[in-house]
Amino acid sequence: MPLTPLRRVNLAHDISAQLSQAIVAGDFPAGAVLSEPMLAKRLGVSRAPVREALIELETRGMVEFDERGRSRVPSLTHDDLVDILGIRIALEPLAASLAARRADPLAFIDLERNLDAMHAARTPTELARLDTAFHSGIVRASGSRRLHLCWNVVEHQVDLWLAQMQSRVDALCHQLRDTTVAAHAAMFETIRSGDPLRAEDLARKHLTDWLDVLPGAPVV
Amino acid sequence: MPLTPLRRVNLAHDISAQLSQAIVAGDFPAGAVLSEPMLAKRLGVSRAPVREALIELETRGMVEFDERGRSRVPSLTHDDLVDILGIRIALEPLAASLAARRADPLAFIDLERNLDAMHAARTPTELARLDTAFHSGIVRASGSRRLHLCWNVVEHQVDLWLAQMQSRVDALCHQLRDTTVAAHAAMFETIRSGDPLRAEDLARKHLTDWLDVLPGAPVV
DNA sequence: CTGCGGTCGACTGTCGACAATACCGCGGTG
DNA sequence: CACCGCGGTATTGTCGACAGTCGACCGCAG
Repeated sequence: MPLTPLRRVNLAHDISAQLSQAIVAGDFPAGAVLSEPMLAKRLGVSRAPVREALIELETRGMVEFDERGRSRVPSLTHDDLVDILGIRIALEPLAASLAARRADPLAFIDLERNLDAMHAARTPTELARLDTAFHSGIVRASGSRRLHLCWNVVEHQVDLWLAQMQSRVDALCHQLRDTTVAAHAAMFETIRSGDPLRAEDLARKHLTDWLDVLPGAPVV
Repeated sequence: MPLTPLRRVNLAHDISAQLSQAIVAGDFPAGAVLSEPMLAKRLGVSRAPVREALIELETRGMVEFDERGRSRVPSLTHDDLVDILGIRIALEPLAASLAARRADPLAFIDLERNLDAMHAARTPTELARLDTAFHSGIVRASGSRRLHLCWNVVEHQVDLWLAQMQSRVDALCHQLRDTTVAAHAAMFETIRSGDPLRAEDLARKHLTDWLDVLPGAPVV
C-alpha cells in the first residue's frame, strides 16, 4: 500500500454522500423536509457542515430550497423522468465517444469490474445501482471534468428517481436485465476497441431504448 | 405597484453572484487563491456566507478546491475550451429543441430583447456578455430545470474562459459579430415558429461553427 | 361556534471563536 | 556554505450562540 496520507477530513463531504444514500434508500421520502438541526443532531455534528452539504446537494438537484430556505426532497413526475432521459441522451453519447478516444486503461478496469458484478448481481436494487455506476464509469472514463460536473446533476436525479419509483424500476430492471447487461458489454467492448462513433451510437441507442420502454410502464 | 413582498435575503447567494462577476471581470486572475477571511473582510460579512458561496461556485466549476481546501480560480487551457464546446454541442441543441416545443411567450420576450441589445451593442465585452445571455435564454426557454442545472456549469465555464482569453475573444467577437447576430436571429425565429428539428440543427451548427473557427485562433 | 390576536416553539441566516494545520522565514549547526 | 529545527502567521474546519421570522396552538370576544 503506497501510504496515501490522508487529507484533512471534510465532514460536509461525508455528510453529503451519506445524505444522498439515505435519500436514495428511501429514508427521506419525496417532499420530506430536511431540517438542519434534526440532521445535525442525528449525525452528531454541528449545523455548519450540514448546511454546506445541503447546498452542495441543492446545486446537484438532489434537494430543493423552498422560498423560506428549508430543504426538501423533490418529488419527481413522469415528465421529470422524460426530461432527465433527454439530458442523458444528450450527454452520455458524448461521454462514450470521448471515452473511446481517450482509452484510459484504469477506467477500463473499473468498467470491467462493474460488468462482472452485474452478471453476479441478484437483487433488482443491486442491479439498478450497478447500472447507474456503469454509466458513471463511462462519464469518468471520458476524462472531462466538466462533463463530470454535469453528470453529477443527472446522476443524482436518476438516483432520486430510482428511489421514488422503486417497485416500477425493480420490475423493469428484472425484465430488462439481460438486455441491459448485453448493451453495457457491447458499449464497453466498443469503447475499449477505440471506436468513438460506434460507442456514441450504442450509448444513444441504449438510452432511447429506455425511452421506448418507459411510457408503457404505468407511473405512480 | 403590486407590493411584491420580498423574501428574506440570502447573503451567500448575493456573494456567489458578486464573486462570479468579479472573477469574470478579471479581478481574480486564473490561479488566484480566494481566501475566506480576505473575501469576508472585503465584503463586510462573516466567513459563513462566503464559504457557502464558494461551495456553490465549486459545484459549478467556477472555483476549484485544492487538496488543502483552499479555493482557487481554475486556469483553462485550449483543451478545456474544446471540452466545453463539446458539452455545449451536446446540450444546447436539446435546449433549442425543447424551447421550440414549449414556445413560452415570456421567454420569447427575453430573447427578442437580447437580439435588439446585440444589434445596439458596441464594445466586444458587451457583445460577449449578450452572446452568453442569449444562449442562457434558450436554456431557460427550454423549461427544463435539470437542463438549467447542467447549463449553470457550462455557463460559468464559458464566463471563465471569456475572462481568461479576453483579447482573443474580443477579436473573434468583433470579426464574427454579424454572423453571430444572424445565427441568433435565425435560431430565435425558428424556435418561435415552433420547429424543434430545425432549431436543434441551427443550434448545433452555430456551435460547430465556433469549433471550426477557434483552432485557427492562437490561444494564449 | 367562529374569527382574531397573542404567545410559544422551531428553524434559518449570520456571527465570532477555537483548535488544528500548513507555510514562511529565521537562527543555529555541521 | 548548506541543512535542519523552530516559532509566527495565515487559513481552514467546526462549533455554539443570537436575532429575525414563520407556523402552530390557545384563549378570548363577538
